[in-house]
Amino acid sequence: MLTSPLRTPDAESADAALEGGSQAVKAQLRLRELILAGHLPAGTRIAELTLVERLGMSRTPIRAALMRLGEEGLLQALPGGGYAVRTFSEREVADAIELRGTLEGLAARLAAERGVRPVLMQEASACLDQIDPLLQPGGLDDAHFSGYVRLNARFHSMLAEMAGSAVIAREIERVSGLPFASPSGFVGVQANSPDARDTLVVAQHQHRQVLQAIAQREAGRAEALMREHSRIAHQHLGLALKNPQPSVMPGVQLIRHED
Amino acid sequence: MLTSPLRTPDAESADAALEGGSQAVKAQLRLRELILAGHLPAGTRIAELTLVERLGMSRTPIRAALMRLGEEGLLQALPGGGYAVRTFSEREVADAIELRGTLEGLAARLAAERGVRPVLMQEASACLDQIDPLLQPGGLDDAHFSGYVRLNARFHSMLAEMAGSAVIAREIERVSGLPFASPSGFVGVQANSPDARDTLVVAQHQHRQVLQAIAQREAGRAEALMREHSRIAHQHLGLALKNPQPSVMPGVQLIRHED
DNA sequence: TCAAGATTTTCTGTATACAGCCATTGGGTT
DNA sequence: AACCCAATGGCTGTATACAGAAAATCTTGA
Repeated sequence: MLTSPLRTPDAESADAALEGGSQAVKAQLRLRELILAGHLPAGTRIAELTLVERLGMSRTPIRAALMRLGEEGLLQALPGGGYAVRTFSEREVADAIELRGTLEGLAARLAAERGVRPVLMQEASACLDQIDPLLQPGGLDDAHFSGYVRLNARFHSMLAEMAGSAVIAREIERVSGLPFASPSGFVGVQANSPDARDTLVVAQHQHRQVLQAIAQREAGRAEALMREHSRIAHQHLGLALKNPQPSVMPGVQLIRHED
Repeated sequence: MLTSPLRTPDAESADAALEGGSQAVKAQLRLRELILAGHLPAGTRIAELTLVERLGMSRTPIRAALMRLGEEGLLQALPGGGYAVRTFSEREVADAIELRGTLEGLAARLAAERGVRPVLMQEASACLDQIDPLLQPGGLDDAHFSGYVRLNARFHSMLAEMAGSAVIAREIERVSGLPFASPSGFVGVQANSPDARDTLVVAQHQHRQVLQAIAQREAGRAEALMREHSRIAHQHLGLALKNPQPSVMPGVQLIRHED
């Protein structure tokens, strides 16, 4: 690899944290960070050469990353060529959540109809068991929260797997890529709310019910439960819009309020 | 643009047919054709240089096309780098159809809940009216069939639009990109079947009922109807697997029978 | 004859040069 | 002063050179 002499010092250090992947993968990860952190202007074209400076690599991997993020939906392909950071109307965000709920509902239904390997069910159940202690009354600090976010993401990921369909798992993964559509995306917005724990308790109850419905092969119920479960994200969305905190919710600034 | 001296004659002429887009777009379209026609070996890595020869352009637009088709799901990214034509198990194909049905059901439900601009409803209705004469008893030749395919695709596309959500329309478009998941993908497989007309009559009835449900704001019914509608594709899938005709169904050879 | 290692070849990932296009700006005209 | 045209700058799309890695082939030993 030819190391460009144009690399900025901070680009060097940031690379170190992301060691391992190819340049293109690094570019994709760092670009996503930049977008979600709001470090790139929304709406206007982002020049590839500015990214060359910022990321310290040539245009080739950067263009690849731009294309990928364009496909992913975080970037918008401009008519004249190039890409711009995409913004979302409140309605679009709500639609993305609805979309995820529907897809997860489909996954739950198929899992129930087809049956799930016992190991997978046990793993999922164990995952939920790990969440329980985090919800003990009184102990809801930051560490518990990030733990919840991690386990929650894991559970949802396993649920996608339970349908036994690469096509569907892939699609759920895709939709969850949009930060606000992610199952854990909005969890942080009510971290300091007095009702924070209660919401998570309800969510955890729904998790358990879904697992039960799948185990008992109650397909319709499993689907309905996952759809209902996604409505918690809708509630969170409402809270996030009233009181936007980019620190706790990456990507909020991508939501348009006008409309 | 620099015209490479390596261009093969047939690449020249084929380009002429696809005049208009950029090289990358041309590459994407022609590559998709090659894949669906089965002109590329499935499973093994496709070397970029062979595509350079075949398509008569440099590696850059070809790599872009490969990435796009990889995101789309027609190609599979290999661990060691590069891409291979992806094959699908029968189950995956069924899942893709189920997925489309679910998404179209979501679109129909949202359309019913939110209401649709009258112009759009009228357009959709007019589209269905255009299908009717094609289904007259006796007159089901090839021209009628391709007309049906076109109008059917148009109707489904308008339905995606009716939800009023770019996010959802985009996703439906995406899933329909897989040839067997497309609303019109399997229509041809029973063209010569004696029941051909009857199936289309049923489909047309469902089209009308969905539109009516949306107009009357019956969201649940609209959703259920679209899901049911997608089951016709499942029937077609069964037929196609019993009697594979690549000529009438592009991409059948991508379906694995083993499993 | 088969297997394991070394060598060569081929391929992908990356960097960079080039050309056309779009936008913006400056000057000229009405 | 306002508007239109032209020139210029920057930017994207494309082609190509290069290096590292993986695969294929050849060679050598048991």
